[in-house]
Amino acid sequence: MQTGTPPLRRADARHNIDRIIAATVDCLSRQPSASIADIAHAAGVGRVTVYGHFPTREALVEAALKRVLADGDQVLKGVDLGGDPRIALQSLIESSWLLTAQASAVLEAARHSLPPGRIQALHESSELRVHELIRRGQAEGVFRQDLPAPWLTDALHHLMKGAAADVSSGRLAAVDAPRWLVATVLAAYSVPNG
Amino acid sequence: MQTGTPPLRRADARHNIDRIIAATVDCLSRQPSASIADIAHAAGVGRVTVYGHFPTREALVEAALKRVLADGDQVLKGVDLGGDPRIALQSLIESSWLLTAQASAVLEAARHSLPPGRIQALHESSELRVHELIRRGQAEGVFRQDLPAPWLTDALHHLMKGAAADVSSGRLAAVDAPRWLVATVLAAYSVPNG
DNA sequence: CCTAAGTTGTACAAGTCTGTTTGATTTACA
DNA sequence: TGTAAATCAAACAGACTTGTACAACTTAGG
Repeated sequence: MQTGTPPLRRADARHNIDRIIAATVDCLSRQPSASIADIAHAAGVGRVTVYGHFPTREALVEAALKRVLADGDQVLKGVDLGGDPRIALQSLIESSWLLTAQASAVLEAARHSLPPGRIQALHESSELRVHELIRRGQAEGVFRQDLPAPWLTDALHHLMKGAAADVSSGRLAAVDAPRWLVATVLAAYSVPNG
Repeated sequence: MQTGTPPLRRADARHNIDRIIAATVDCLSRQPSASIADIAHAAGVGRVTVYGHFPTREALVEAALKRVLADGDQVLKGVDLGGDPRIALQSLIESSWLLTAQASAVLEAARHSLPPGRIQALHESSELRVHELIRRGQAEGVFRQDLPAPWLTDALHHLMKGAAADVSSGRLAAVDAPRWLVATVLAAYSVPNG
């Protein structure tokens, strides 16, 4: 290995790329059909600048998806998923509900402009940790076993996504969301006492 | 009153209007940005015919929204919401989860092309019955009271909508959906045993 | 300070969507 | 059977979006 080629792009370019991706995540999670012009405006750059860094809309969406999934991975990596599955689930929800909801929104936006295989590949690794926690909880008898783990996973996502939507629309205060989510999900996961 | 003016439209026209509205509900609930051409094709009529009955996209979307909400009302009206709130909730979910999810999808599609007030007005009456059932369940101590009724209502909708999405994407079998929904929601609504 | 990298506005081509018009054709229904 | 109603394909105008090209400008960084 050489000592490394000098950075391929200038500092301001890298900075702008960052802002563009962030703006893309932001815009797409609010409106899946946001135009490049909207995104460029939100990023505070010209529309042509966007095309200077991302040859096509597809590439931009994929970059945004990678970013938001990477952020999710980063957060998940910092959460202790050991110990009591209920405590772990609570930590997981509290630390990632908003980001996960955002990721879901971007993922849905990407579904219309990216090949399905490409999406699934990026999304799967992120999903694995949650799925594993749920299965462990089931194995330990802490979470109900009368419903399959994939459904429990999906239900969790639907609720987080819905809560984020409620916050966006003003029907739910952002400070209440994690608490109610945890209470709802933990109850939904508990073994039926019958 | 006179014996009534003759029907304003010919029989085939009324029939086509019906098919167009049905196709609109169907298309919009699968893709919120479906074009008039898509809808016309799905309805088996020419694009111009659609404009012959609905002057603008807005009018068409509103008609579809009214239709799907009216259908929901019709179904809800046939459900016995008395007795044990848990039984009532189960009946409600089993009989309306798919239609409610469809209505939510159309409602989301409408959100981008209809004034927000117009939507809320049509949507509210339908929502009232469910909300009332939940509050009764809380008052009787059957449903948890540590979470506000509006959130419980929203959570129910999020889960039904999510289940419908899962069925659409093939991650969930349609026959399993109502059973798992009921099990999940009833658990989520149950009073914490701590 | 100088140069190349980066940004910008404008303009363009091609595509899609909405909504309208026209004229020919088919069909309900009296 | 006859007529008004309804449908249809084709073509149009206007708006919007994607992606490309270009020339002028600003700025990073050696």
